[in-house]
Amino acid sequence: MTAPSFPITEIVASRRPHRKDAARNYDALLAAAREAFAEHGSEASLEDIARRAGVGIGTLYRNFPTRRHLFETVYADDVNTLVQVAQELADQEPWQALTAWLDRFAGYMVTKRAVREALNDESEIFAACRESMYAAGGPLLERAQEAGQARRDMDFVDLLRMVAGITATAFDDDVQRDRVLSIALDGVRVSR
Amino acid sequence: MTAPSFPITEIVASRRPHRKDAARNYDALLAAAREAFAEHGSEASLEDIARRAGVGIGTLYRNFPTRRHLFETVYADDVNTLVQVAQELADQEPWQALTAWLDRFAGYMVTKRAVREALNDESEIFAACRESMYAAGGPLLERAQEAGQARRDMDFVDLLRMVAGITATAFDDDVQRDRVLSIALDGVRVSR
DNA sequence: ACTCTAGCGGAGGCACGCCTCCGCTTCAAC
DNA sequence: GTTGAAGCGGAGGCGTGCCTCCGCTAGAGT
Repeated sequence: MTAPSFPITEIVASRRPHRKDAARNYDALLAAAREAFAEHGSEASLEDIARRAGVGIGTLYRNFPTRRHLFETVYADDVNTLVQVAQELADQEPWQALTAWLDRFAGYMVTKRAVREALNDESEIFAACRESMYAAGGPLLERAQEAGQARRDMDFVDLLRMVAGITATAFDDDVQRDRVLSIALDGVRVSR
Repeated sequence: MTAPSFPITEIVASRRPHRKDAARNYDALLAAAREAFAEHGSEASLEDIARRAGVGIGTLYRNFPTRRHLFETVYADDVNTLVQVAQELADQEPWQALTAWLDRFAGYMVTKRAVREALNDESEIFAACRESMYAAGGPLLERAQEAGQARRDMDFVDLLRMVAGITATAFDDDVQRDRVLSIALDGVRVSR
């Protein structure tokens, strides 16, 4: 595990083209891709994404030479948001900060379907994203552990997998999903 | 919610053809389908399934007119096993019986990828399978609740969704998966 | 305003999956 | 052993997705 060789923060910005029309298309593609990946997982049809973006398939391929480039970019963008959120929670009460972040994690990821795939992908960028996310969220768990609020026999990766798994499942409604999630988190909490 | 109009137990048997070669092909198709669904989810290629079974694509379609027929049959077969397991656990200590069954549930389902899809599918057969499973497993939770070992503010469906979600996620190894699962189940347990 | 080049779109070739159809094969009943 | 029908398999037509290539368009710099 080495530190990422480039800041996640800049992936989206650095690839965005300069010309006005090109930049507009780039944004439309990212938005369309986020939507399509959310619906169909990372195997969503690229032609469909181009269609949704109102752009020719050629334009998609010029901006993102492979499916992976596109997926990585969307994903990195979301991870970046999560990292910021973690920083903003630094001054809250430990257990509440942790659960608040996990809530964002549950909702914010590219797509429920794709989270699981990305969490285990080996590519450099995905690895870098995981590093950033662990670096940002890990301390939230450690803080809760030091405060005696979270059990010590699990690590942050365990926790993310648990939350990702539960949120990836279909529920009757949000109420049921939240109930199940909070029950599972009760298992993480040190019994009072 | 009405009772299923036919016994789950007989779906596989009733569809199995009589002629010797035909029955052999039928079995090979089921085995190949179970394997393929496990790898690729319920969208696995039917031509690939026929290939794995060493059978022409026409034979697949004769036995299973639609993808759904095939998927339902494999699924019903597994549910059937789970129902039997639940009955065998009836004489064990409540909490242990429940977790033992959930363990089987986690491992036995057609495929981790497909469980989630099937758990929310609306077709008659899937609904019947769910009914059977709830009827078989539900009492295990109720027994644990009455013994004061499981919390009362959740139902069996919540529990299955939780376990299905967690087991559907990729983990580094079985040890990690079991650890996470048991942490989540600690949330279900009434604190001693 | 002019230019020139970055950027555009989509036609088209390839691969693959779906499903039907029908001439051939093999079982099993007699 | 004969025979009829149940069962077989895969060719082929259709649709869809992948990706490349190239003639056209429109933004940016002068």
